[in-house]
Amino acid sequence: MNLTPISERFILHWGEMGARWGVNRSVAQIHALLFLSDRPLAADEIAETLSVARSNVSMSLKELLSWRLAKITHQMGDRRDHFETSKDVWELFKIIVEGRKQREVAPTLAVLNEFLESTDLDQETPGVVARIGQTREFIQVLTAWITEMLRQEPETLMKILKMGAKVSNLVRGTTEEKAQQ
Amino acid sequence: MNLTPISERFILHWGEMGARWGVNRSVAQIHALLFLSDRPLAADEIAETLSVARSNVSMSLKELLSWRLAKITHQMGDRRDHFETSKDVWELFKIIVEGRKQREVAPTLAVLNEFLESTDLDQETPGVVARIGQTREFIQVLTAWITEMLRQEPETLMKILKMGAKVSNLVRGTTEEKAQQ
DNA sequence: CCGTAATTTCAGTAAAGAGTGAAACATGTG
DNA sequence: CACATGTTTCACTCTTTACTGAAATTACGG
Repeated sequence: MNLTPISERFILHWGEMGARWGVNRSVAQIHALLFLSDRPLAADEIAETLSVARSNVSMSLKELLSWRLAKITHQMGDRRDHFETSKDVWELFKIIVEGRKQREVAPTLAVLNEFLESTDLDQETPGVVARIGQTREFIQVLTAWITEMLRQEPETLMKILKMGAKVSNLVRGTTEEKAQQ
Repeated sequence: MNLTPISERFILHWGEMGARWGVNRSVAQIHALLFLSDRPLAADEIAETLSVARSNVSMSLKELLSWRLAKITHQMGDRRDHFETSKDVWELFKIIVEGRKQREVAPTLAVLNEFLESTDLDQETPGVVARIGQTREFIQVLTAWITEMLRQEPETLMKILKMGAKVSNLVRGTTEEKAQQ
């Protein structure tokens, strides 16, 4: 299966962006391909379209499945698995953020908690202890907020984002009296 | 200069996290060290403390300076540059998000705009065009929201995050009448 | 339950990225 | 302005990560 020019560039760019955010390039490209595709694709088709090894596709799809970014479907009269992804960018975003929260933020929080309870803490200066505490506080607040946001439907989430300006004016108004330049 | 146990583990963990988010490990470690340090550090001290090459420290500091995550200060009677970073996690977070917005999100938006204006677009199926458009819309809304959030003081930002739950209830209330389980 | 098609695993290879250290370059001091 | 101190550059090496392809495994149909 051949890619049209824009599709190809979209997929390449997506792979590049993935790489910058710590996602394997092949994984990101395959996901982009599934996102653009009008129908579910078999692993073979993916390998051929992106010119990567069949085994690479297999591993990458496994990764996407583990993130719940891809799911398996079947076609009448075809024994092969076919793969598809959500066509809703907002939903995809939610899944990715949720995944990184669980896999990266949560462990960091655990480590910080451990530090702050450690007996070794008395070897640190008060400033260091304060900054580690401040870091934990930051991650806790951010995590709680993300958790709340992720519970929303994509549509609601979009409204919240669009309301951003109003909300921050409101908050500023209630906490500072002077007009900000 | 020797690291105390917790400081060392904090720095190692931070380097690890940086690596997962597309930041060079040395850069992240140096930043963590500056964050924890009670005083500005000279490049030599950093190299010795983290056991990395002096040249590596030089390059990494340059990177941190370009991100505005470090700045140069001077000590009376010492010709060497000393480096420090903000001790405010919220401010650091803002700087990082702003940087990635400019360096990664903005170019992506430019590419998507280019795609949607390209004459090659007629070779794509309607579904593909729709999804590229939806992607652009998503990035635009998210970017606008981030821009708005970044204009806030850390303190205000924190209040907004803590209000997260209320805000989403409010929005949900105004858009859907039925109570959500 | 045998044979075939599809998939996955994994050891090895290739590519990318990070880190080093010698040498060049600055900067400032006596 | 020469020397010393401090900094940066860059070609090379080392490490890590990604990718491949052959072989093993699994799943299915007759």
